[in-house]
Amino acid sequence: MKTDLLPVVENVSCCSDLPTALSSADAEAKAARFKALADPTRVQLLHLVAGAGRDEACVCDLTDTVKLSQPTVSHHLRILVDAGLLTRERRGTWAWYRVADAGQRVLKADLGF
Amino acid sequence: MKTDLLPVVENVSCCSDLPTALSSADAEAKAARFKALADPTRVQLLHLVAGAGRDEACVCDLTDTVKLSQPTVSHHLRILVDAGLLTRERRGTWAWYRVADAGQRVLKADLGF
DNA sequence: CCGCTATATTGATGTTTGTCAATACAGGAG
DNA sequence: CTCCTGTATTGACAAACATCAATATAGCGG
Repeated sequence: MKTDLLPVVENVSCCSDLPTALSSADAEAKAARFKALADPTRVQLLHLVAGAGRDEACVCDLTDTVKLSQPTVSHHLRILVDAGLLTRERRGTWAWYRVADAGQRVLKADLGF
Repeated sequence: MKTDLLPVVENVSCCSDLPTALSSADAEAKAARFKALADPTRVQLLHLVAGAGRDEACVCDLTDTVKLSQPTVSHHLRILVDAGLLTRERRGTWAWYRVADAGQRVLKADLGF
């Protein structure tokens, strides 16, 4: 019989004991929030809408300020709305954007703002 | 002489008055922070290190848990360290990762965590 | 109805990014 | 010194992304 003074304990890993991992759906949802702000233009847009006069801004002024084409700005705004950081409201010909609750939380979170 | 009952006010834009824009360097710096967490794997890694036993984790265990190749995990950890969210310490053969101050702030910021 | 203007969508293109295989580097054991 | 193991870097490739030009849609004024 073999000696078992040093029984093998199935110690596959080296050392650290880790918590249960996030579900991949969970991790993806959280990453999606960050991804929405992982672009300088979108950071700029959130900043601009947050500081706008009546707490809202329309696309034309944002386009002028960020100096990108109108389709590009529209594209970024859509991403911010889809992420729940902005809301869109159509009044007449113009589309007005406001900071949503999740956006306010970002602005207060001391993560660069 | 022309009547100027409705003087033209150089109203180039339509309506909203916006704050001064962020400098592009500023916007890029802020976006870089978010970009570091704009990936499910990196969200997972921050979660795992934050909940690790002695507040630290080594690469081998993280690699086992996230089920990606070791170079890929190393790559993601580097991004998190470069963003100031994790710190790295080499002790012997192993590399130990801990959550840095900026990482703690993210975890408390209610932005998905 | 027809224009006109503001916004959104589509298609194409160059750049960035996540991933792995292969390789290099670092540190402990013999 | 030489091996062996854990970690980091390099190179390559496919997928995702930011951007714009062109086009489509929406809503107002005539």
